[in-house]
Amino acid sequence: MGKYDPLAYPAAAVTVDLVVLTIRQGDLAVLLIRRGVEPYLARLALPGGFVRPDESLGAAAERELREETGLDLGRSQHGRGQQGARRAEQVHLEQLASYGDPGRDPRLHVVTVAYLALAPQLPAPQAGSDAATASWFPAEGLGEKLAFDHGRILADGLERAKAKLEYTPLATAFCPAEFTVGQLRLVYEIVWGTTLDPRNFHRKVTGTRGFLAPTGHTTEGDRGRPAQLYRRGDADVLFPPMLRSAVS
Amino acid sequence: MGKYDPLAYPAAAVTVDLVVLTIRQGDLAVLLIRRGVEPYLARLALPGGFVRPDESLGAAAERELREETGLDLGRSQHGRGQQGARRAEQVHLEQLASYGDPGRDPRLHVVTVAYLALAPQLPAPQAGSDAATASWFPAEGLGEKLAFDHGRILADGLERAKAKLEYTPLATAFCPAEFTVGQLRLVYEIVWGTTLDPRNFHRKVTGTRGFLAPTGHTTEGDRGRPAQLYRRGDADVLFPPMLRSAVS
DNA sequence: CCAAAAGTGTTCAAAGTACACCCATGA
DNA sequence: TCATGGGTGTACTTTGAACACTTTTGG
Repeated sequence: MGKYDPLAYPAAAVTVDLVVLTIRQGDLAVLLIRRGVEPYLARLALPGGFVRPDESLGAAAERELREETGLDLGRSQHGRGQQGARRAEQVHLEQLASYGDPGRDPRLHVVTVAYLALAPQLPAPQAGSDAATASWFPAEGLGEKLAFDHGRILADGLERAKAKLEYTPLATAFCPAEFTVGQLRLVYEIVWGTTLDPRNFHRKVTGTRGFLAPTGHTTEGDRGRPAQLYRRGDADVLFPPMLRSAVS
Repeated sequence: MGKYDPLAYPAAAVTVDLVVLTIRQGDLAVLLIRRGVEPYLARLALPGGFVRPDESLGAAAERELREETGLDLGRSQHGRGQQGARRAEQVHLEQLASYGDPGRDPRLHVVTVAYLALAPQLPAPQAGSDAATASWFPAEGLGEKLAFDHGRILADGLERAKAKLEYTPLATAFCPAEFTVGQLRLVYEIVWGTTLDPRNFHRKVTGTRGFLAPTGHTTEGDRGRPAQLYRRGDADVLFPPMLRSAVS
């Protein structure tokens, strides 16, 4: 940082791309758009867009998330009222990684900062703005169908999500504000693609300090015995962690 | 990615910054440079530099690492011979995170992709190129002495390193190619700032599949009983993981 | 009644913890 | 000889895994 004049140095374009995951119909789903312009016309891609000047990376990711899904994290006010934007405090958004291979965009050198978002089940994406062509697809097995290097980014996002279920209470981000132990177990089973013993799972999550906070409410009207409803607790890491069984 | 003309869109400058950690004199140390230009003239900062056009992020990080430390990962050939560059296959380099708050550089919008490097004990940084002013500092307790947002980046790097010692064989990156169980234990103790029971540590690391590969060699000339020498094994994750005891 | 999901108890195996003890070298 | 670090054995505790069993609802 002394050899080059920064103001003269060839700059790159910076974008954010979102890996938005949710659970729909018993399956892990990712939000994709059908591209309407070259390159990769008509191919599926992760939603995303350019980072504006005077906008932080996180703010850009929040803005794209709002534009694509109507979800508002409720943290930052950008001056404008949030007409029609649903609040969803429990949506989780974190930075995933950055990708900047030359040639990943044939037009110019684009460095993209990928973000991972986990959300409870959402209605079909709202029409309007960029989201008109966005919809949900099964997250696994998309192979190389995605534009740019988005297949790689999606794979990294899935891996991150699977890993963080082990040692953080992140699975709750896929659940509504109040949820049962059974719903939570389903999240683990779907994301990990395994089955878990309901009895041991129950004991484990209710016994891990800070994972769950009882609400005192119970479900009613389902079949089977009514279940306790919980909210997410205040822990950021789980100890001891949940385990994807040693022998996979 | 349809609302803006990418070729016209205001671009940002992209840099890589390195958090290079090693162990020196029983302490965790980070490589810092004394800035010779404004802004933050004469302040300490992480080494780094601009990503060149047609260069991937990882390649830029490797290049900066080579320029600052003389270490060559030996993976990528950039056409030029590596005159004088020491090979160090066991140096570890991974992407850490990206930082792009507006105003983090007062000159223009700079997005930096931080990388984390772990290296065995190195001689004092070699003179030449950018590294003339680079030297090692104790990694903890630098507080807000660093330029830009580098204090935050360093903190994130330390946290990543501490966490990855738990579930990966990364501690071996701080050791020479062949090392003893005692040396490895010292790495854990220094990075975590704890003490570990030598007997149980020995049993644990030698019993974890893929962590260590025996060489058949032993140390000699030290005081105490000669120790077996090991190389890093072939596992990428440790199961079961090493534990920073539940009660810190 | 039965089916289904919630939740508890019990038993066994695996892993972590504490620490006594022996081994092989240098001084 | 002692000091020093390497390495093993063993007893105890904690955690996980398997699964029998009870509870509470809907049909």
